Amino acid sequence: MLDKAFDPQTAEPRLYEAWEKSGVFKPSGEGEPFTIVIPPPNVTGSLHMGHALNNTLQDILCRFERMRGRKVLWQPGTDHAGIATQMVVEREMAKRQEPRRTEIGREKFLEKVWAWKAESGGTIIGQLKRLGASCDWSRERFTMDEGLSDAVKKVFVQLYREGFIYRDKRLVNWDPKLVTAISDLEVENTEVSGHFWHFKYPLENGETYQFPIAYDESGEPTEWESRDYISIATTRPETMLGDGAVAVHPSDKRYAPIVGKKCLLPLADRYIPIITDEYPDPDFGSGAVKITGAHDFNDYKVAMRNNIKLYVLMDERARMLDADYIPEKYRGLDRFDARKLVVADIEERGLLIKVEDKKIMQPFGDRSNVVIEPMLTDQWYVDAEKLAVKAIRAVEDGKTRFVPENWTKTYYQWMHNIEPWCVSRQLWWGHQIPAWYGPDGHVYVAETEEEATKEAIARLTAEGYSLEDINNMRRNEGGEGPLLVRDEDVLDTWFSSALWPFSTLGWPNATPELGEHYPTNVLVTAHDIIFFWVARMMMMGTHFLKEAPFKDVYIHALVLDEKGQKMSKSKGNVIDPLILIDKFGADALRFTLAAQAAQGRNIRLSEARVEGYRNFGTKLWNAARFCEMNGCVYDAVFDPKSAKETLNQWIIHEAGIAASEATAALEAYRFNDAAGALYKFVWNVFCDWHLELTKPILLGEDGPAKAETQKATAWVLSQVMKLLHPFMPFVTEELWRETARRDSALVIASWPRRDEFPAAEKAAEEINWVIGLITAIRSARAEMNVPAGAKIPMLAIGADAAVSLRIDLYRDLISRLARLDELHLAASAPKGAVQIVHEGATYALPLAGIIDIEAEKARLKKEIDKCVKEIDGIDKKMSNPNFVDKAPVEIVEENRERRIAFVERQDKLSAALVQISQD
RNA sequence: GGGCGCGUAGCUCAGCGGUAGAGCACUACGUUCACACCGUAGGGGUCACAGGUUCGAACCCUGUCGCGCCCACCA
Repeated sequence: MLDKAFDPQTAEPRLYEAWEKSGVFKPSGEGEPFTIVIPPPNVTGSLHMGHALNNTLQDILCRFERMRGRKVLWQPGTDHAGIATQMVVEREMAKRQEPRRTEIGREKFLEKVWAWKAESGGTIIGQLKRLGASCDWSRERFTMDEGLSDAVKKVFVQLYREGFIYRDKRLVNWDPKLVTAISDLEVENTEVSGHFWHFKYPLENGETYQFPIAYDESGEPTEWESRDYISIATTRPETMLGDGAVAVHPSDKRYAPIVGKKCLLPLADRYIPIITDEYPDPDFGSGAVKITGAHDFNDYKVAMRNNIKLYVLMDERARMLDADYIPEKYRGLDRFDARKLVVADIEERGLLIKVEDKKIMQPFGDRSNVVIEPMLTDQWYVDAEKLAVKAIRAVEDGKTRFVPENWTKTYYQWMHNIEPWCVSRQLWWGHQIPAWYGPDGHVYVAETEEEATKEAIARLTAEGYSLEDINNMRRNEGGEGPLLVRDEDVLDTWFSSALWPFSTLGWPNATPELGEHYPTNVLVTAHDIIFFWVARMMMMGTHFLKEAPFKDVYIHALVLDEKGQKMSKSKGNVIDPLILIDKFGADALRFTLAAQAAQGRNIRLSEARVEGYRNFGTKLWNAARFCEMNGCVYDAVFDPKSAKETLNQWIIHEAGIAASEATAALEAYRFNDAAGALYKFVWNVFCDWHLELTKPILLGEDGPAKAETQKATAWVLSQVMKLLHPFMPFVTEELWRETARRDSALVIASWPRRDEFPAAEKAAEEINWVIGLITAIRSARAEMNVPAGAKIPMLAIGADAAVSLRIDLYRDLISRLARLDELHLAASAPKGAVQIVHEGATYALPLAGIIDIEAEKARLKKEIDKCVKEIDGIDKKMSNPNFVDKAPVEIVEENRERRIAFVERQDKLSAALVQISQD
């Protein structure tokens, strides 16, 4: 006997454990493989709403395909998340007032991170299990596992040898707080209010020129002033100390007289040239731009083009350097303090023209949230432009498809404008770059130090060194220490993530998994990591496996709060999925997310919605209880095609429609449509009508009709459990086991196929007639204020043979559900009766003396008005010759039929109105 | 500056050429033996605006207004 309600708190963990133990999440069977690799959550992470949605959708697909007999592998794992994890551990250390990482050294620090990972890294895995994720946990991977690390090394070395990876000194986005380089993608440009300072740079030797200050209509200058300076403007005054030139546009006549001359760089007291370059916009500011090649990406390009010297101003923490070209007073200052001082000093010298308030775009580190400083450093780069070629082609050729399709454009746009990818990070937690430097400064890239050393020895030997010379270069006496020094940097976390679809399957080894499960079927992710991750997996996959890593990329919504705002800790509007799971169960949360996962739209999550779908689960539970109480026991040998009762044929038919809708929707990643179709069927068809309609039979005497109805109802309920299982795995599994004491789990039951549901159009028509009539009677009763509990008689007026037959067949049903105590045929309606028109027949509720005649007249008039409106609309269409000529015949025919039906209805209603008026 | 998307019932959203829909909220009624996490009935919308295409437009096209998001070097 089922309990009064499903208790997710106790049942969910129990059911999950049973699944996991039985090994049903492992790929099995001979079916066509179906593969998804999980977007690996950060080990530092805990489950947020985005994860909940992302993994619910993946789980729905996996469970769906598993039930369809596919050999499903949902490959799980976590990401080492270099910066994030290192930050977390450092914060913990600080909290415990332990020595800093720089004090304990690299090795000790890494031990601590590993220890932390061992202790806390499993949190999110446990949370995914609570959600019901059917991953094959026996295959769980971590991006810093041995195997995955080998893959990283191999990829790095091979890309280096093929010329796709190189080391270069150039301007890079530098995070002065985290003290590392970061990639373009890790920079967030944010608009902030800043200032625009206008400075005078005096010309060398007191030189002057005529600068136009007024123009006529044709744009010719009419007035000039004599200037002994050039005016520049900047949002970052402190960088002026590193200016190497002032640039103007070659077409800018105003500055033509002084191009090629020099001006004084104030404070630094250096002379810098005035040059021309295409970069300055004559219409912006003064038209003259200070060129600080070492601290601005645009200026860097100008400097490179024009051979302008670069002056590096800051150290790794963005403090002014101790360099001879920087005046002493600024050395050691933080860049923002230096800025204040520079402005003050410029003003003091009378060189400050003006200060404007200005909105400026400022780059911030996405992790550290400090202003990013362009810095000239040595870093490792991936030539993304070259790698992108095949990745772009895979999408162009339709090998990989974005769903919804419009993300294709976003992908192309970024891929076509891709910049070199800076992959080195000055961190400790991550994959240390497999590069070693020799005593001669030469770099050796190899998978092992041994190999690199061999190469170095060969190279040095070729240069004429003897073995003894070489051994003397080793880093300790006796010639036994290491010859090479390893690069200290680690790789960008996304470098290893980029290999995820094949590294997790065992690559570079030719494992059976790799052969079977690569390329994967679909990647499920949100749009915010298309560039970070999807694009890079595409590049690595097409390069190393010669095939794109997935057939489909399904881009799902972002989960926002009720007001449509992004959830963030700082805003305090975060809804914790685990709290919702505690409160309503994982099934409710999952169904909510699926039901709202319409393509191309974000999800606004509200608790009320989750509660609503929890209620849906309860509804299902109670439907099952009803079945149980009424002897509807699942019978494995019941054949739906054998059903003789119209009611049973009908519900099987309807279930078939719902099943094919859900199947088609899931195949098209239309999760909301699938969830909606099932919700509607279960609640509004199965529960509201089928179960109600079966009551007279099930509560009646035993007989073949009752026996068949019990089996058919149990069978439909079983199909429902299967269909809902991908969405609500827990409650359905529990019911599956409880209601039939089955030993085989629902999780591996077979997905309902269309051909299992015999179509029954005639039965559907008949039952829909019954439903329509009951609804019409209820509606009239309610409108006429007949007490809900009162049983009243009803007469079918002048019914034809067909209607009479149906009345006979369904008398009990109609009477019960419409609360009638009598239902028979009559030639005409008695006086003062409420008359109902349904599908061309009239029914009378003889309520003379009880009903309000005026109210009844009003009700009939309202109905007639509706008919008139419909008929007018149709007439308007039909009287348009173009419509009859050009519209498809079916449409015209449909309108003609609808008109006939409405006219008939109107006639009957009018007759009723006439009669009641005369009574 | 470029790209993507959105404006449909009080709220959140489906629908994307042929009879305007759902959930929640709201109103009235209901202790019918599965379920009040329920049932029955009901109210509520010039589908942002203006043009165009079409026999026919919420849906396709163009423009306008409003609102998001992403990318971009204006010092």
